[in-house]
Amino acid sequence: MNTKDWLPVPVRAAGIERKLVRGETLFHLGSPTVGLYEIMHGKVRLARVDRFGREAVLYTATAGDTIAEASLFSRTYNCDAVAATSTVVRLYPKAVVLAEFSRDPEVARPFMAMLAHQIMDLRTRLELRNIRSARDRVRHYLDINVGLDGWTVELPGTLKDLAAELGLTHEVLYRTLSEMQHDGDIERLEGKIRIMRSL
Amino acid sequence: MNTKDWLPVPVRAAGIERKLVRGETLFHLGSPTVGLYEIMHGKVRLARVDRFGREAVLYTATAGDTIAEASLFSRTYNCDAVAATSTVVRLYPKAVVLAEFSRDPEVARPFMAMLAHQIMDLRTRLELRNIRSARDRVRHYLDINVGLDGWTVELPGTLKDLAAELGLTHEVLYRTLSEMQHDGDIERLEGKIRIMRSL
DNA sequence: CGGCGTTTTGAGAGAGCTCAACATCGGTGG
DNA sequence: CCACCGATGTTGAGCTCTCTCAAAACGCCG
Repeated sequence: MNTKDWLPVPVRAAGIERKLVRGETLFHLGSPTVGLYEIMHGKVRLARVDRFGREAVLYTATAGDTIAEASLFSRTYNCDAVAATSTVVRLYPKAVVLAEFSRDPEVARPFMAMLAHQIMDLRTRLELRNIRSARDRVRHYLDINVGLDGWTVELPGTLKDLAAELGLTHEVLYRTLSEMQHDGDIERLEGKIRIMRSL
Repeated sequence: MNTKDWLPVPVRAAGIERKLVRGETLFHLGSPTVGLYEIMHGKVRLARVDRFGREAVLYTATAGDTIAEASLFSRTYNCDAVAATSTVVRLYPKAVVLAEFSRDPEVARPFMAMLAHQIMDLRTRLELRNIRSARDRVRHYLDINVGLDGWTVELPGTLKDLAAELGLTHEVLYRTLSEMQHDGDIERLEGKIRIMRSL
């Protein structure tokens, strides 16, 4: 998922960094596409403004995300992008990227692979959200993310972050983990969870 | 999103149809990748089986979906695919697809565009699920899907389907729509909803 | 030491879920 | 033509679970 996995060196070199203050607009719906962006730091809200001026958020991109991949194939952006906090982005001009794809079809592959993996990942997350029960969500998450040993799950960030990822409030997640530990389903370690039995 | 938008004729012609009965396996985790599939009819569950034999569903693909796009770039499949009902799929062999991409870089573009659009769509759906309130979810959905006139929303299928899409039970959706109509927020027509005011 | 964010536990309320009954519509077969 | 059936649509009542608000312990860093 890291940019260097799919970005060829010439494109990477052509990246243009830009700083945004909170509330600053990166691009507007309807404005001509310049290229795709990678979020280096901060948060960018992708949203569409309805006829009453309220904005409907489509996605909130955070560090590491790329946004506007589809801009490569479209004349205009189809939503607004606004910095939610002070943010640094990196622009990869579409002309450069597309030229590189044409020059050497092989460089398009890692890009396609990256897109395909994102799709898998997003579908999986969406499936998770179909699960109502907090406990079952946690179970599902653990099942999907067990390490190679089949018993331990590395926690990427804080439990609060995990709660957001799971679509739960952090309080509920804490409680659920406590209960599961109490029931002997899991064991909690430093930044890890060990699955103890069939859940 | 339709296959003919991104599939070049030679690849399309190379598609191989296959019928699956309920419970039949399309591919297994770890088995060598043959290519990607398009669901013509029916349902296919993508799942991973944990060490206790329970399956954790990653995604349920229905007619029109493509699955295993990432197989193009991977030696083995990374989940199981099992027909959830009697199903017809169409296999596009990876060798054919990749050869076509190499032969003419331009044919890869529609494919990339399709992937990028799917990502946008999935991110948007995921964002919707972050909204707790049923009413706000419906509002968001309507905002995102207003037609060009800015006031009417075409409903793709049944209300039951919509409920699933929104991650609500159908009962709650019915009730919410009733209330919104009662409050004069929306008007319900044949297969359409008209937004009456700022919601 | 003093603040800030995370983690934790408590209590209460509300929203959506579940179960249940019934209406409606389209298709099927006697 | 009508009876039957299944799926969709609709409404009711109760209950569970999660959210919300609150408070406090904890660890980390300046």
